[in-house]
Amino acid sequence: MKPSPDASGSLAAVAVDRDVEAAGPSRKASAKRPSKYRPSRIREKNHECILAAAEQEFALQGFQGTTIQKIAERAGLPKSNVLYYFSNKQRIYHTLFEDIMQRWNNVFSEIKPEDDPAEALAKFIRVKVELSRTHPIASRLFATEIIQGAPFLKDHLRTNMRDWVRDRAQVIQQWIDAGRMTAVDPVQLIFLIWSSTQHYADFQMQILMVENKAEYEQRDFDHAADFLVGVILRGCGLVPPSVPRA
Amino acid sequence: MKPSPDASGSLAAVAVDRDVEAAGPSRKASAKRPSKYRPSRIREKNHECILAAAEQEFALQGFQGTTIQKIAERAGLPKSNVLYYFSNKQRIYHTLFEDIMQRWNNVFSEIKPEDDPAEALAKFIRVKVELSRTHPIASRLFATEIIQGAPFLKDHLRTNMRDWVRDRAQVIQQWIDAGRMTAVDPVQLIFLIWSSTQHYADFQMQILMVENKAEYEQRDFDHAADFLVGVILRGCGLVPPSVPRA
DNA sequence: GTCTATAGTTTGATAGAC
DNA sequence: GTCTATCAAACTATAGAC
Repeated sequence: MKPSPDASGSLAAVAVDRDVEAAGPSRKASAKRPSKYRPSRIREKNHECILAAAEQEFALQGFQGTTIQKIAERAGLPKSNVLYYFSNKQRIYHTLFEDIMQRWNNVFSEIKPEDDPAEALAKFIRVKVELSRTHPIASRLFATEIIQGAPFLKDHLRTNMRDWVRDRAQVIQQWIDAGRMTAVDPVQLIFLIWSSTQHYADFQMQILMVENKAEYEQRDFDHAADFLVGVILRGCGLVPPSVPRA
Repeated sequence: MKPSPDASGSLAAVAVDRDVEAAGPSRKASAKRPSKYRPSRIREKNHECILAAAEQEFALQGFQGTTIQKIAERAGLPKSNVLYYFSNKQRIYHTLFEDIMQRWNNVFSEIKPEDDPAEALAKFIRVKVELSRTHPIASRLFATEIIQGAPFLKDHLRTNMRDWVRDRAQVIQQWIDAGRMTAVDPVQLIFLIWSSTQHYADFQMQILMVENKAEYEQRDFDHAADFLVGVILRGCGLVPPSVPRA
């Protein structure tokens, strides 16, 4: 869990240079070889391609259903190269979730008892909807993992995520105790926000088919976020901030 | 889509006698052979076992990730027997969804413009939560299919389910037009109820880990349903029916 | 660093003995 | 109706040529 120096917002780019411990110590030799372009560039690029391809395949077929062959084809590489960068299938899967959970943690800022409940919850909902829009595949990958019983993420759920929920729930409870919002179960409220926002990524196909659309656009996500902020904040006894409605 | 005479509430029992067209016309001969116990009994029982086992496996691993071998092991039958009852893997998968969609249709009654909005929505939420409690595996199987892009259910989504949503949304819109509830997007409201209720089946593992519980019990589902009814009805400007709260 | 060849399993599905 | 034997194909992973 070393902090990696990623300033990129790209999906796969975050995960570069995670599997280099097997490559040996010769890393600073790049300046000594002018004829070759830096090999780490190729390495990074292939890393990216493989992880992006793997994310799609794993999200579509699950862990067991995904073959290294398919990942290689989608990445445009020979199958052997995939196994050169990642020693086996599990390692690819693990690397993906390290990145996803790290990004997840980075996105969600703290909430404090002195914050305005309406503002804080609205921001939480909007950030989650935005995450569904920008990283739908990661969301589906996470969902598949949980549906299948979280064989790889169980530990993370019962440690990091439990603490995360407990902290937020405590703040919400303080808002309730201070009479600043309706008394609702804070943990259930977090579940409600999770489920309703993730739905736009995980069940996108159902939404598209039912709404008879080819793809979900920015304005559709904005509309969904406005709806959710309105209903949930009203459901918590919080006056929603002025929401433009057609 | 022939209506089958099932009065059973069991998961797999609904699907019995779906694959018999390959068995030949000799069905009423049971009375003529007193020495043998009726063969259709064995057939039914094995059908049930295979479908129940397949539901678990497909929900856990997806279509590609599931092997006939695993289904057979869980059903306690040799692999060849599974392929005797169902000619191939796709046929098992299709049969499961025929049953699931049929049960889904049977459970959800119509809503009418003259109904009370609060009562109707509360009932809808509670029925869906109850479905998550009684049929979690079917819910996860459905979720997996949608997440993977609904390769088998796409047609159903864009016909039956689209009509279903359109009808309900129209009624909700009439409630809004009559000033009986807050103006919210009816289709989004249906999505919200779907996602928030299914969450208790699909993401059960996450909920259990976060709440530090071994299993979700009846009272937990009741609590979740109470919470959802409270927040969503309040979010729609409907006074919730008196909900007992600890 | 890249890629071919292949070992060693496991898969979906079939044929046929009982 | 049940089950053993088996096939061709596809899979993960490794060894080693270039």
